[in-house]
Amino acid sequence: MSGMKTSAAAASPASTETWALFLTAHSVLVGAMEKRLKDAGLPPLAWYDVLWILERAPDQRLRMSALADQLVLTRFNVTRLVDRLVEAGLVARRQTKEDGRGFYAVPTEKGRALRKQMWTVYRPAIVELFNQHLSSAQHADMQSVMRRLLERDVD
Amino acid sequence: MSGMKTSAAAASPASTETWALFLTAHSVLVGAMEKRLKDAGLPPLAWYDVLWILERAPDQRLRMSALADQLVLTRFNVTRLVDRLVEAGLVARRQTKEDGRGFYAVPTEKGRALRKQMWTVYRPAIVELFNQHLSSAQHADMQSVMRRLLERDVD
DNA sequence: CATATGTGGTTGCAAATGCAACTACAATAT
DNA sequence: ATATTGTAGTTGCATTTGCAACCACATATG
Repeated sequence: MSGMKTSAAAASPASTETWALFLTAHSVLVGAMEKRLKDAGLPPLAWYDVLWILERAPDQRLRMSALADQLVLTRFNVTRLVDRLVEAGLVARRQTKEDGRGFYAVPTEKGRALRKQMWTVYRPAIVELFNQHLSSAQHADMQSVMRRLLERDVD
Repeated sequence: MSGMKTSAAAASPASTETWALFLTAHSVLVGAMEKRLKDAGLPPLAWYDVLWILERAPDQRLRMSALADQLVLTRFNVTRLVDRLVEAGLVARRQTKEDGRGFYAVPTEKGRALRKQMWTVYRPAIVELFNQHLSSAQHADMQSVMRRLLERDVD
């Protein structure tokens, strides 16, 4: 990173090294986790996210756009992602009564089972590749930093 | 996250909340940065990365696979990414003398100029959306954490 | 109500990604 | 030299993503 003369008034630490490391760590770690899932013959992380978000949701269901928001994905990409999960029998689409346009996505029994199975691979990967390398204090601090970043988020 | 009984021996902090926040922060922040570039009529982050990595490289050039490693991308994806930059006149491909199979990617003058221009959008975005929200100590700590994560990386 | 305007969600098409097969050259062995 | 195996990089094809246009229903306006 950097590459412009580090002129005048520096922002906090002016270097963009932290950001660069953040990006690299993300790619490497997500890549490694995806690989483990695939090697175990399991679907990608995105499927896990959908299933888990739905399971946690009130009444185990969520409108397409609410799901999109939580996934941090565009609506149309969620349409397709859900299409695939539906086709695989992991999620069902149910029309809402309140709004004739809306749909709920709901995990099926098979979907819940698959999520659990994915978790047996995903969780150890998180622990081994990520959690393990942070002290308790670092976990806490990192969480508070991330939350702060997300407050002022979007734009 | 979570979703399995938090059985026996917990790893550092056993929760996967930090990881979840890390993923979300990444999506949100990268999304916001990409948006700023696009709104400014500039190419995506990936192009910046290629150009900057090449500029920094010894002799301002890098073999395709070395570039792939630094970008944390697969070789064939780098082939195509570079194709696009070449087509846009930002990078040139030069056959190596040492090895008849190899190619160097080299930024053109236009490529260096574009990178600089992108930086005028990208840098303020990093500062505003990321740097600003971390204290110096947090920057330092975060860097050391990320570096540790990257040591034991791949698998 | 009839019409305009907004919103939830999907779809067609173009661009980007992932993977396996492949080409061209290198290195090693016979 | 000749065949064998390895490595750098690209390409064809299938899947996924991004975006604009679009359909269906809902809400507001006159």
